[in-house]
Amino acid sequence: MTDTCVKDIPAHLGKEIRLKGWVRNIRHSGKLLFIIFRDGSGEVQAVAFKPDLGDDLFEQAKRLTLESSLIITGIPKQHQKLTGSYEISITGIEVVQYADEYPIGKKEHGPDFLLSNRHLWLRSSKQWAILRLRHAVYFAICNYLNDHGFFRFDSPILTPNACEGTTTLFELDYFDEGKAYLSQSGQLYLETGIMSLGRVYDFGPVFRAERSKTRKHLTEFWMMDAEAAYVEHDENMQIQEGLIRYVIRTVLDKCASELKILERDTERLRRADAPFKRMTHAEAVAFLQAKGSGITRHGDLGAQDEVTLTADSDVPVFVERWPKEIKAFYMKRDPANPDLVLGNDLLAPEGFGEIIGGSQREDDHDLLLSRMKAENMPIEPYQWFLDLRKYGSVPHSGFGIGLERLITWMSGIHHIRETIPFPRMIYRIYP
RNA sequence: UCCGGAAUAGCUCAGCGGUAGAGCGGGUGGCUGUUAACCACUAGGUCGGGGGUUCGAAUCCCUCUUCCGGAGCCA
Repeated sequence: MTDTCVKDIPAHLGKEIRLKGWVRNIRHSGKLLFIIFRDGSGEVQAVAFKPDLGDDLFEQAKRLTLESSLIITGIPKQHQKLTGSYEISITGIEVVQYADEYPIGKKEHGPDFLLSNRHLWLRSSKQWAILRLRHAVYFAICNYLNDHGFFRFDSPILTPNACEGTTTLFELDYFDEGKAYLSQSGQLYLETGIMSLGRVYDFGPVFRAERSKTRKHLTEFWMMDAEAAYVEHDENMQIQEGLIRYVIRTVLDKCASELKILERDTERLRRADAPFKRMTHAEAVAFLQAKGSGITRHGDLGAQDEVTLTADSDVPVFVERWPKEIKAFYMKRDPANPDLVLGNDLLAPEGFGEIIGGSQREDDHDLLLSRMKAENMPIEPYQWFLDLRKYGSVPHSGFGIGLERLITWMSGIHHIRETIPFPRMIYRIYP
């Protein structure tokens, strides 16, 4: 007898194996009993026939409840009814624990109930698929960056100041040093890293205390920030495009069964792996105004604008060269037009919205200082950041990816809250 | 923060002025191929809290609480 797991069943057909896992569902009809068994690697139907198993074991098995933990031995064979799938003929059952009445039933539940039971909801097949997709997306991003000369550079989560002045921060007391804040982005710290390592990235939780209440927002989410020395605006966008297209290919290649569970239209994903569209902010505004949007020449894109811009596009859309008033202080001015900055957003198709924000950074000390003063920023806390422009300043660029936004798009699910094990939202911190 | 909506059995919902309902889940029994299995029986409720209108309120009105959807902000 061999210990194995569900995903490796095809290698053991006809030979007795042992599997350790849980009951997803159970049905019985007199002398026959069907257990939908799962073990983390996948799920399989296990069948027990009373005369074969014996009365005692069969009665033990009949008492199994949803999510009971158990170890089964049995012989895997072709499924009697479903071609191409397998089932286990049970030869033995060891109940590890009879589960109490499981709160999550077989019928539909509302989001509030499911989120209150998130610790259990994570076991259901759709959530299982999303968690595995998250794993694939996370490591695809890391692999691509590792292969393109980027070094992991972990920026701090406890910070003395905001990286971007306007948004709201989670504040806490920091011993005798006054207030500290949970990081909104490691970007400014990453800029120090490139002066040592050339190309760097971080990947960790960031925090936004905005009272956002939409399906695209979390108060705690995972962001990958990348930064590269001697990379300018155009090359910055090329890196972003290469990375996203690599993630698409990886997901299609490694997560076929997960995407099927999620009922994702994989053809739409496949078509997104092609050269991305590019337009300037001014072009986007003209296009949107022609479509009836109320956006102004110096305005930011609204939620509907993002949908309109990508509605007819198979591929993600870059919007670049933004009015400086609506973008962060550290973005480099456009040499061709001092009213603009060399920033870009990347909008996912199918209405999934912004997944990347990036820019070339202002590398001139005096221009950066004047931008900070114009925005009434305190200078002293950012002296270290200004120092970077005094000691060997170079042109450099970077971008940040919202991991959960990217997963939402890849998986095609409706709400971002399902893309992270324990979503933190304005009205939810349990469990 | 603003604009909508919702709250009835453990869960998902119906009932919208006249005796509180269904499906799932639970319990008991039946069934040798089930696919959110099925069939029979059964237990389960201060209709979110408070106040009002009415002969009579789950139902109409006010208020509070909680949640959902959207906007803005952003990834």
